[in-house]
Order: sequence, then structure tokens, then C-alpha cells
Amino acid sequence: MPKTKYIEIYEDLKHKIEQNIYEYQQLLPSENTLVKEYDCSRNTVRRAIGNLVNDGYVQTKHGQGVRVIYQDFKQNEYMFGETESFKEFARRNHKQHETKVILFEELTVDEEIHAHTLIPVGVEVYHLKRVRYLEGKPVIMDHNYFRKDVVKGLTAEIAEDSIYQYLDRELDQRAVTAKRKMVVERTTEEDETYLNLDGFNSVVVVTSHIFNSDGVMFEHTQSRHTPGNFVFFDQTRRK
Amino acid sequence: MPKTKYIEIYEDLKHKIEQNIYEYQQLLPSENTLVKEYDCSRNTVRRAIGNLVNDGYVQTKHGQGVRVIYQDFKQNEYMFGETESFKEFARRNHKQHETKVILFEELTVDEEIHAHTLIPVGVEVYHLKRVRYLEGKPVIMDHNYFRKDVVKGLTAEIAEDSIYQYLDRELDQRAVTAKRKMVVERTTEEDETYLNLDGFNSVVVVTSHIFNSDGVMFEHTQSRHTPGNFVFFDQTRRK
DNA sequence: TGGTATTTGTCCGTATGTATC
DNA sequence: GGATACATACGGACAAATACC
Repeated sequence: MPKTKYIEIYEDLKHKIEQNIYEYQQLLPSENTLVKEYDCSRNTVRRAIGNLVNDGYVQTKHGQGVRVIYQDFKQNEYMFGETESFKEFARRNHKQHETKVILFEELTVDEEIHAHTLIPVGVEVYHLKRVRYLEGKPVIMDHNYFRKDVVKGLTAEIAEDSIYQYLDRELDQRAVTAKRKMVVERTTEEDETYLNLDGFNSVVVVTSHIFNSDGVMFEHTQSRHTPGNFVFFDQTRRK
Repeated sequence: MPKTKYIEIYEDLKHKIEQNIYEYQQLLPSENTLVKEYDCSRNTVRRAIGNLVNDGYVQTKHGQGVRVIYQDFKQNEYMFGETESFKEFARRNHKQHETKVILFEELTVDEEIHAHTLIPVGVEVYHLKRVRYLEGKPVIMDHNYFRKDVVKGLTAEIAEDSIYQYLDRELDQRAVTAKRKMVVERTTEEDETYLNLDGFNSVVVVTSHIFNSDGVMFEHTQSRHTPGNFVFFDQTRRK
């Protein structure tokens, strides 16, 4: 499984930045220097740098150089969001986790479901409600719709473990693009029944549309998070 | 002000997707076709497509093509976040807006301020508290720290209009990279005094670190949003 | 102040690999 | 197996912003 050259360079530079070999506010070696160092073309170096810019690790300036703007504030410990599953998230943070399925049904999308999921009318789907526990506390309530023609043979047992592991291992399917919308809403009775709200009268509602490698939107999920456990990071640049 | 070729192609394709000339789930013309159409190199076409992938407009698949996955759900009408100022946001949505400065002071960063802003100890800063009104309702409370050596000559009057307009027009300074962290917190007495919370007992706290083109982190802001008015969009892809 | 070197930004052409049809 | 399509990589040329002397 040979990695590509630009990914190797990207990861090497990233590690050097994280380990302060290249320090905050310092300039990286020039592109031409890196070309010699990694024995590759300038385009390849530039591609690696472009990824670091997207990650908010460095910032380039025309005629001047590439400046490190990475600061460690434990982004990795939390970092919800991204295209990461609940199980992966829990594992990475060494937290005990569990999922309980409280509804599992199969149905056909009608106009009403289409209106809020954008899944075409007539498509057959699994509809689930699941409660996610972290360290024994119920912190997320998921309302899922999965297309049956993509997520074939889903069962409640699988849904209590990891649907994404099943997709990847059994069906050779993967989530590629995830589009998300986040809002905060007042709690419903259902939220209050199932979640540990800790005094909050609101939940963070993350609505996701998820596409597989064929460009099919195979999942629509509304995740209702208890506010106390929700953290989201993001970095943008302009120009 | 001549735009670059790949930006022109990127914007042209983007418009064609938004106007359904290239439809949802359809494949774009192949890269080689687009090369002829735009009379440019394949690299340039690929660069334009790469930007559309980042925007969540299309998804590429090796050996198959570039598929449109854009769906219009009024992303443009709201879309807080990004590197957009409050004033720009209000203008774009045709909302009446206003800002009131409730604290304006100049001070020197000590250990305590450094700990939560990451601005180096000893740096002189402006410290402001501002309340932002949308359609007459107080919806955001900002706690700002600006470096005086970058944001020279800031006054309360400027802060009631638009600091970013002042930066751009008078000081030729621009925000380039913004790093954000979002959490939900219980309201403080100050929140309750100044904001229209509409029954919520929480606020969305967005902590931002903002860098200018020289890589200097010149602003640290904590924005406390009333939950009812907060919307955030995001798209990610993996692999 | 001004000219030169350095550095990043854009663009082109070509070759090869690999997945899909 | 052959054609098509995207992915990676190389090398070169010139422009534009900045730094240096």
C-alpha cells in the first residue's frame, strides 16, 4: 500500500510542525529548498503545502514564504465533526461508549419524509432512532434514514455496534462527502426522556446529508447533542 | 483587475451548477472536454474542479467522472461562519443591523489574558465588549481583543460601524485565516442582561483566533450568540 | 532610491499509473 | 482487451510580490 509522494511530504511537514521542529511564526524552508530535500518536483511540494494551508497549519505569502501558524490547543482530544463515526471518536479519546437502538423500522419515503431528508419519494429506507452513551451518560440522540439499496441487510444488532464498520467491511461502501447544518433548538419531550441534559433546555441539532463514492446520498441523519458535550472546530481562510 | 484563469473556470462551472445547467447527480463533461471548451491545460481544469470539491458541489471518482452533488437548500441566505463580518452578513441578508459598544479600554496583556487569548504577554491591546443587533434584537455579544500594533487608532466610533472595513480601507490589513471553536454554555448574568434569549438558558460561544497576511494573530474574539439566530454550515470529504 | 535575487503564484505540456466502462 | 477518465508526478516558463544590498 504505497502512499503517494505528496501525502508523505504533507505528513512529514505536519509532524515537524506539531513537534516544533518548525516553530510557530517561523518560515518553512523555501519551496526550492524542499524540492531538493524531498527530491521531487515543485508542484508536489506545493500540493503538500496546500494541504497544510487547508488545515490551518501554515499561511503563505507571495514573495515572502510559508509561515507556521499552528498552535497546539488540544484540538485532537475533542474534534467532533469531520467524517468520523461515533465509535471512532469514542475510541480515539479512550472513552467508554455504547449505543441503544430504540426504533428500527423499514419504510418507503413519502412526500413528508422527502421534504426534510431530500431522499427521493418512493425510495425504501431504514428508519432508526438511537441513543449514544459516553461514559455511561446519554449524550446524543440520532434519527437516521439509510437507503436500503445502499445499506443492504442492516439489522438492529449492527446498528448497536457500528453501521460504518459494517458498510466498510461487508458492503465495501464508504462515506465520502458529508454536508452539515448546525442549529440550537429547544428540547422536545423525547430529548428530555432519553438524554442527560444537565440543566440545559436546548440541544445542538446537527443535520447531515452523506454521500457515498457513487455520489448517492445514502444517509440522512439528525443528531441531537447534549450541549455540554458538544465541541466543534473549524478553520477558514480567505483570498 | 484580471482574474486568474482557474478562478474564472471555477466560477463559471459553479454558476452552471447553481443554475442547473449541470444537474444534480449528472456528470460534468470530462476533463479533456473541458480543456477544449476553456482552451487551457488539464492542470488548470483540475484546479477549478478541486475547488468545487472543497465547496461540496461535486465529487470525483477515479475512472468514472465528476458528479454534481450540489443541492440548493438556501445555504447562501444564512451561512454564518466563514470569514465574513457581522456587517457583511447583515447586508447580504437585507437585515437591519446595529452595534453598541459597552466597553472600550486599552490594556497590556498579562498572564491571565494570555492564558485564554494566546496573545503574548506584554502586547498592548484594545479590549472591547459589543452588543450586535439584528432587526432591533440583541443577538450577539462580542468580547474582542485587538493588537494595537496592527489595528492602529481604533476608536469606539469605528467599533460601532465596522472594524473590518476600517482595517481594509484605512490600514490595508485583512483577515486571512480564522480558527474557530464552538461550544454551548449556560448563560451568564451579563448574557441575560444584554441579550434577547427568548427562553433559552444557553448561548453558542464561538472563540476565534484571527491572523492577518503577515501571519500575526491580531484578534481574539469570543462571540456569544443567542441560540435562536445561530446557523452554521460545513462540508467535509474523506479520502 | 533603485536594481537584483529570492520566493510564491499561475499556467502549460507531457508521461505514466490506475480505476471504470 | 481496449477506450475512457481521473490521479500523480515531472519539468519548464514567466509573472508578481517581497527582501536584500
